[in-house]
Amino acid sequence: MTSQSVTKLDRIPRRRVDKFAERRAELAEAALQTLSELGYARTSLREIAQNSEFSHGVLHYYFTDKVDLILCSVRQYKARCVTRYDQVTADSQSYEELMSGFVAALGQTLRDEAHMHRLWYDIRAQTLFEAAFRADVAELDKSLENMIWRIMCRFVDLTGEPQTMPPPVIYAMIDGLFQQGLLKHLSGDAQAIDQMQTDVRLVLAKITNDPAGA
Amino acid sequence: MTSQSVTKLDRIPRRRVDKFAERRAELAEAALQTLSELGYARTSLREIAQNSEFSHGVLHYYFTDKVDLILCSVRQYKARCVTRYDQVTADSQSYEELMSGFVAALGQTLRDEAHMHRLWYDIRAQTLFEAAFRADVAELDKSLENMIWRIMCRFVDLTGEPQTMPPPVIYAMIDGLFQQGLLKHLSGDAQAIDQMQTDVRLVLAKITNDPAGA
DNA sequence: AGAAAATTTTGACAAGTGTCAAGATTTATT
DNA sequence: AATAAATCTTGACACTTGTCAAAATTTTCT
Repeated sequence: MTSQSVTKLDRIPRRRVDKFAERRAELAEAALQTLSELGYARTSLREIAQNSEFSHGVLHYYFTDKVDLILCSVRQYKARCVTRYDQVTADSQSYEELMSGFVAALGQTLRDEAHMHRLWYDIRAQTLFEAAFRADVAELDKSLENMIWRIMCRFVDLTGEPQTMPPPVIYAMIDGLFQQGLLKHLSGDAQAIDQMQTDVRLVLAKITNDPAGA
Repeated sequence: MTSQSVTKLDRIPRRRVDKFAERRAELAEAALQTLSELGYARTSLREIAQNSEFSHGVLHYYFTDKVDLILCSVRQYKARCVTRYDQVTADSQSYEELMSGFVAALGQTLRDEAHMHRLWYDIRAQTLFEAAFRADVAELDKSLENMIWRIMCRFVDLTGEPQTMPPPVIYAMIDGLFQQGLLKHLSGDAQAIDQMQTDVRLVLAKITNDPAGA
């Protein structure tokens, strides 16, 4: 936002911008918290403000409107999400290690971040109606697809077997399995996580031409 | 509501019940129309009433509350959905015929019923927050799973190859692909339908050990 | 320290929400 | 045709919503 020239007066406005951006992030965080708890349909600006340390009016000082705030939240959510499995990808030195690591991480996500992920599916469903969210949601979806693809590429590295399916297909399948798992998990199904892990393992084995499987 | 005894006066109350149920169905239809147009978050009872030929007050004569109305709508939607591909299953006499028929039907659904299906995904996302919808949504999801499973069984009939994956996994994958296709389609991607059809074909070929593929 | 700017709170607004009850209207029954 | 029952409309209620502007407060700069 601020220009890179003007050395003399630059430091002051930059502090301003930083602080402004920081508060925006802080409020976006409160919005994420609220949205993940109540869902899009029941989340109001006043409720978001109550999950922050400010009053409701401040939201219009930092955001032009509700859509602006939610988009900011989604982008913030994204930043945390899209590198979630990269450590596993980097660390694994064998097919089984990668498979176990990924499936374990998926299960941990389902267990620990169920509320955040239900928000993601909610927002994505809103996108089917509200065009304002489309660009950001599409970008996030693409980033998640890339994240899954990086894992598949690592499988290729480790097995020597070529890819059998394009990135969007693999992502859609994994995502579908995760979504079903999330629904069952939140509905109180104690086996939902285990089941999801077994399912993903089965599908990936099929896709990667698992040396051990069949 | 009405007792099953009392043969003499039974016919009259039964007419009542029928008429009552008919109007419920009529209003549920208006609700479906509204929900598929606006989404859950922006659908109000007054808006639903305006999509019917009645005033808003009548909704509380036929439904105890908003949740009751929406559940009734979802059940009505289900009845139409769960047999959608059975004709293809019954008619097809070869692997390729079944594959083409199913994929064509999927594409037609995406083209013609995009609005109804976005409502389905919206409601399912609400279920992640609102426990009241869970039982009905789970039942509908199960019915859709069964519908896909019937197709897979027909593949087994035609190829002699055994099933390679359990019903929930196959359903989750197809559903994931359909969902991505719907999002792209509604975002204006003209190739979304073709792409989705290609993708489903690829996955099914892999799953069914397609004699022609590989 | 005092002036200026940035930030936050408060309170209000118009519009919309689900719900309900009283009354008007239609339909059925005797 | 008159009475009773069912159905529908109207209008209201208490409450919530996003938005905004004026005032109070805090921070920053000279």
